[in-house]
Amino acid sequence: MRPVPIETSRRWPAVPVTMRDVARRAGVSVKTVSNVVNEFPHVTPATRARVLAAISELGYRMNFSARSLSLGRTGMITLAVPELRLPYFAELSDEVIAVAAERGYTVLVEQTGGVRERELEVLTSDRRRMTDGLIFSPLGLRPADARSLEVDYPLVLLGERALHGSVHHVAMGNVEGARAAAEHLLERGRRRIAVVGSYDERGAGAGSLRTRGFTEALADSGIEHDPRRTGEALEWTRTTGAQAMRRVLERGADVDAVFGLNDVLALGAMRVLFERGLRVPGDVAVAGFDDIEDGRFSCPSLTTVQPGRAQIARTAVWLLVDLIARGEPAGAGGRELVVAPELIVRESTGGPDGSGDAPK
Amino acid sequence: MRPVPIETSRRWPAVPVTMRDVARRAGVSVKTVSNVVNEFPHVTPATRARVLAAISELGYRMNFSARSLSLGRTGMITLAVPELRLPYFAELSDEVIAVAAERGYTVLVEQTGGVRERELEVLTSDRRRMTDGLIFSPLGLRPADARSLEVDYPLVLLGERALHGSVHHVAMGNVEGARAAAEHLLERGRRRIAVVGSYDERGAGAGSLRTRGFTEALADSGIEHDPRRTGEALEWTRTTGAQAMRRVLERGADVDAVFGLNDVLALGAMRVLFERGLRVPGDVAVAGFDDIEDGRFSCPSLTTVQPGRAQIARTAVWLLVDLIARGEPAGAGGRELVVAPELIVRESTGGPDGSGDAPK
DNA sequence: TTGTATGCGTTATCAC
DNA sequence: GTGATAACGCATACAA
Repeated sequence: MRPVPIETSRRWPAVPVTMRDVARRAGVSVKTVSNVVNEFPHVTPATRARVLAAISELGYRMNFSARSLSLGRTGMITLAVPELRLPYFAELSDEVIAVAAERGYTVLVEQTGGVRERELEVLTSDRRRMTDGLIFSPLGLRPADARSLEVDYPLVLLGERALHGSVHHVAMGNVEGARAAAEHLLERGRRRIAVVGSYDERGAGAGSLRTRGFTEALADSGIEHDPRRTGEALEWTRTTGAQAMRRVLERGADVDAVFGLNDVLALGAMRVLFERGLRVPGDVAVAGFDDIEDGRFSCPSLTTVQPGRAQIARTAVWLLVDLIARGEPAGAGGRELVVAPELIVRESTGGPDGSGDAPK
Repeated sequence: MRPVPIETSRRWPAVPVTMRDVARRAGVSVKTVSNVVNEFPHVTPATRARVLAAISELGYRMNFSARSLSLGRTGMITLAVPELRLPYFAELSDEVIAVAAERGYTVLVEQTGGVRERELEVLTSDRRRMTDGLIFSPLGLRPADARSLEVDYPLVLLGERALHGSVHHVAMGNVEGARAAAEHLLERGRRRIAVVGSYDERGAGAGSLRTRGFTEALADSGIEHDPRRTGEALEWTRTTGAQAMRRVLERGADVDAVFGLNDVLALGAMRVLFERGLRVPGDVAVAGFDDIEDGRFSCPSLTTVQPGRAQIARTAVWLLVDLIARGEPAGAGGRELVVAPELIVRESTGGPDGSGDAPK
């Protein structure tokens, strides 16, 4: 038997109050307590009241581990993203957590750093088993890793399109979005467009798709992208964006516009243009991708592609919750849900009206 | 007995493989399997190998609910923050999750929106019971709520100083940091300093402390803060910062500097100055608080106070893990650990050398 | 070093 | 409507 607790001590854990204790106190059975707690329909108001009284008197709290063990579900899902400090993933996580809460789920966040090995580990780790399912935004995974995604638990992939095998995923319009941004720059009369950001050729990520959309748009206008105008940045941050922009300029490349493969890259690049005294959009127009909050308040504000982040988050959560409810694993023939992107024109490309540097 | 699994079906859940199955397969007892899995020292290499073989053959994965129930610990902690989309909390969460991972813990993230009711709910909700402890960054709580913090589970409070009762917490130097920022602006010769951001008078948050530090610094220089130069913004975002700045300017207040109670407020204010054609720092110097990533790349870059975020995160996690290990609840006499802030001078106040608008 | 028996707190299956 | 009782899968005394 457990040693008798010393009442005067404030040590923790306080003697746990179980359903049995509540049942004893209320003079009912454990099952009845369970019925009350779980709001089962057929309980007499009288007994119900007695049980509730006992619960509050004893300060009873449900033990989730026991409940999970019995139910076979935890009420938690895992969200795996590269890094929370990247605004896009912070905002995405915000929405995933909010929507999950609406659906009664709590979210456990894992950071992979976008590193392939750690992404593979997330898929198979014991920690993953603590939750009912996984929403996964991969970055380092390659098409060759597709088989690793055929796991035996509910899984929804985020943001990528190329990795799809039989895995459910919510994709964004990377190609279309990038194409729209490029076409917009072309319409503004820009012809010497730099690209900031690069990607692992073996990868299957947003990088290759956005680059393709960009390149195709140029090709449609009979323009060939000059590789000297590509600023390499495998990691997509403000810092690497700035470095990439510097390299392009120091290479002596002639540039009248910049397309950042995402917003932080674009903002990093814009910072360098600012340092060099180049006016945006007067001398160089800038566009990004993601529509993060910063871009709405930067000076000048940043033209970008809104990938439908809120929609992606909501869809992913609903899909996953549905898979969990239906007891369906990944690898059982995955749906692809594509969210349409939207170009948002702001000052960094001349504003909606195409005027010059704004505001004066 | 459990029905024989149909090998051809891919439905989930696949028949769960338990320790018993592994034990049977390896020809050992459950206890031995447990020993191997938990890396107990005294296991014969031979049996160990047999067990590991059985595990991989059967694809055995530990059931965490069962383990948690038996152990009385889950290996998870909860992190409750206002909103992940606010860069400060995104970066903080990033670090908390990373440090927790180092210590073998997984982090469950809750968003309170900074709303008092939801903050109180986080403290007592059933969901909280899913984890071993809580790292809590309150925003809406008031001194009157102090008793709600005396919970019977490990709790570490973040960032606030005023709410301390007997609760462990990791505080930042709000007063000192704000004072340093104000003194810096005064040294730069600014005298008509606006404050952007406000706070609930009944609250006990960073707002009142930072405002106090600011006001004290001015008083020390014989300057009284003109309330017409205060831009109210209860919610601290770029949007509200911009609105507050607009109100101050439209009020006709004469301003040569702005202190944002945090960085996003300052950036929102800076955006408005940009729109009005006011030069920063030429016409108006701007300083913030938090040292978020954006401020390092804004144009101009933002002078700010680095509150020691990484240190705060690390300290909080270590403290909480320690409390969990020692089985110590909140309310048992809390330590206060204060992290020292550091002023970081950038272009928005003239740069380290005090020069004018930079770069040209 | 390894096996056996029991408990962890909840839910589910039945009788009553 | 309500009550006894058997899972749920793992850890841990204690025995061997």
